[in-house]
Amino acid sequence: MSESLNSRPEQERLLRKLESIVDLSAEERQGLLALPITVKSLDADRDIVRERDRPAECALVLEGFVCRYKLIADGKRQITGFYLPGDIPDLQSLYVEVMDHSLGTLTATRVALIPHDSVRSLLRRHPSLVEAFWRDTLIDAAMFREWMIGLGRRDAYARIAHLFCELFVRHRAVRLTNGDGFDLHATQAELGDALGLSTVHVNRVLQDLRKDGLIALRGKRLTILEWDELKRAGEFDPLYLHLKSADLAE
Amino acid sequence: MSESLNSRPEQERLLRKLESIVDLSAEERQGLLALPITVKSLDADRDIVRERDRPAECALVLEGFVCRYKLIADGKRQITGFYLPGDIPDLQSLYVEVMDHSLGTLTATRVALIPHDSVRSLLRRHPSLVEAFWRDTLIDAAMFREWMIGLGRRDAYARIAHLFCELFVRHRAVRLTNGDGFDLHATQAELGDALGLSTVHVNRVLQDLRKDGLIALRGKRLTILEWDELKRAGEFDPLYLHLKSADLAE
DNA sequence: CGAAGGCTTGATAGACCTCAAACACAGTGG
DNA sequence: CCACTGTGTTTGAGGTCTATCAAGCCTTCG
Repeated sequence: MSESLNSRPEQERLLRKLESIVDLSAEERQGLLALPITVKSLDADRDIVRERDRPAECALVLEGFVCRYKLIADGKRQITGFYLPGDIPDLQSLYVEVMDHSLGTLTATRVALIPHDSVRSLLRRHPSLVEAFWRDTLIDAAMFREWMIGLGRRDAYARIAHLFCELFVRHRAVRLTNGDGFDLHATQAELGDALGLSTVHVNRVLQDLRKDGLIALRGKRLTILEWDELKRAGEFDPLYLHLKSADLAE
Repeated sequence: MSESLNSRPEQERLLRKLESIVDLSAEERQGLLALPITVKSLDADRDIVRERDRPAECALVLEGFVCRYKLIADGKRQITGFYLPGDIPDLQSLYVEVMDHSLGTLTATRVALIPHDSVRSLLRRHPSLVEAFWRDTLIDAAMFREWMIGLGRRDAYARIAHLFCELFVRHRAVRLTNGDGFDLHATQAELGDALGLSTVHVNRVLQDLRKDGLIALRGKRLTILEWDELKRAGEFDPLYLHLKSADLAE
């Protein structure tokens, strides 16, 4: 289930992601490639870390689809973020010891575990990398804020449209789209948990989006039929993703 | 309107705040106290920075009450955070050049502007301070997540209760409470913008909270009458604020 | 004292929820 | 190869929380 190794292909996922938000020097790239990792495979619907854990390592997503979530009293849950290959969703655990939420897989997933110590020593040796990692957590925060706008002030139609726009752009930034579509690895119940909606309502609004010809959704495959319309419907402005312009090309 | 100086009382607000979330060494404290600042006074309802600005300095709140917000198409706005004296709400501008939202004052406010260059050079001279500042932005993100839970999954009653709990604990951490109350410098409309509710509904639920004897609210003065009940109503668990235990004392 | 902003109240409407059941589809096992 | 099961999707029918609209009221302040 777990193999220890130091193979570059794994770390390259991280490079691709980081290079979508910052420029990396040759030495920085070197340092990142040399990070020691332990690869771990998980089934769908497993926790990677749980609320109140004190992890001693970060999880780099290699394959699969991961979410950040929190359960509340009456069994409801709120998903606060989706993460793709290249993301390190618990990078914050480097400087905030206790988890105040959980990370879980939505599909079968491979993660690369990177010891905190290794990251810290990497940052000590390459202080300029602090910028890259810090910036990554700041962009994560920007996504939270943007989701808050949706949860607080947008109706279901706009919320869903916005989420699809965000996911499309993020998938494209790490080369995970094909053409004008990508694989949506979330059930309607999971979309509801992310958008603060019931499964039933997600289903109905999804049908509206299809009826209006903005998207096609067959199985897991989500195709964007009318990008401009979808952007308008979701009031989507990718500024908050702070991608390097090359990765924003439309 | 603007005076340049280097007087310690101003920076001490920052120390008090940072020391509620990290331990600082003597040298770190020295470095922080030496930060050059420009004090600026603003009336209520003024912007400190606006969406799409590229600030070259950070704003440390000295006095007053500040919010982070974003406007959307139909004139609605969502407030994504409240900030108190000691907070640096736009610290993220250090590593994310373009503002994707605005910061505005809710009351007359004094801020200390700190040039990015000064902060960067301070961090270069005291790399250990990276932890303090980074951690501050991470806790900001944790607050966004917690607000998302409310917006997505809690009803109005719980949302308001939760917000009051958070504000109380944060005010107390920087010694801004008196007894079991503090000054709530937000109108009901502003609370609504933060909680994703209409002004009318905020008003009604506020009356419920009073009728149930959880709080008293006369003018700006908010008094918490039943802390345990209020916490329960808002499902408030201060873990996400990641305060040092001393500042959590209940 | 008048104006302005904020608070409060009433009435109506709508977006979204809950409950409940049927349907679709993929994987399992005999 | 075909029932069988489980998960996910879809549909229908109420019900409720919260929004909107529209006034009236109160307090502060010039």
